[in-house]
Amino acid sequence: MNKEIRKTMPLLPISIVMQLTDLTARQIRYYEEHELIIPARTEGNRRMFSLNDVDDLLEIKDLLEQGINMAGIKKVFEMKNEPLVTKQLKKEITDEDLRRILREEMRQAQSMQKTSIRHGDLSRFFS
DNA sequence: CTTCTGACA
DNA sequence: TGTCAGGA
Repeated sequence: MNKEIRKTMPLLPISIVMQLTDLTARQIRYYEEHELIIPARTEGNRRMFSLNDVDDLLEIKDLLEQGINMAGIKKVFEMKNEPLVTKQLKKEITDEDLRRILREEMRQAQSMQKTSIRHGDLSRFFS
């Protein structure tokens, strides 16, 4: 599909993506380190983002505003791919099931954030 | 001038 | 996360 190649075609420099997503360059680069996005590079090592990268970032931004951390976001992104493949192979999973699974993952992501915070507090006593 | 990586007074 | 350095 030419449709896909367009969405994945690297065109945008980080400055544009910053305006489109309201994220700082620091954040965008940070998410790339965590492989939440994988922008292409120019000969000069400049990042070139595709339209898909942009809405992945918008989704990350959404999740972040909901208080979910990297670990949680990674899980949500995994869910975004695996179930799709699984669904094509086993045509038994219904949309409702997917929604249920997604909700469950969201719940776990939320709790993970809390434990992370607790861990951070406890680590102070060991420093 | 814009972006990149690494580092942290 | 912000921000600065030093280089491309």
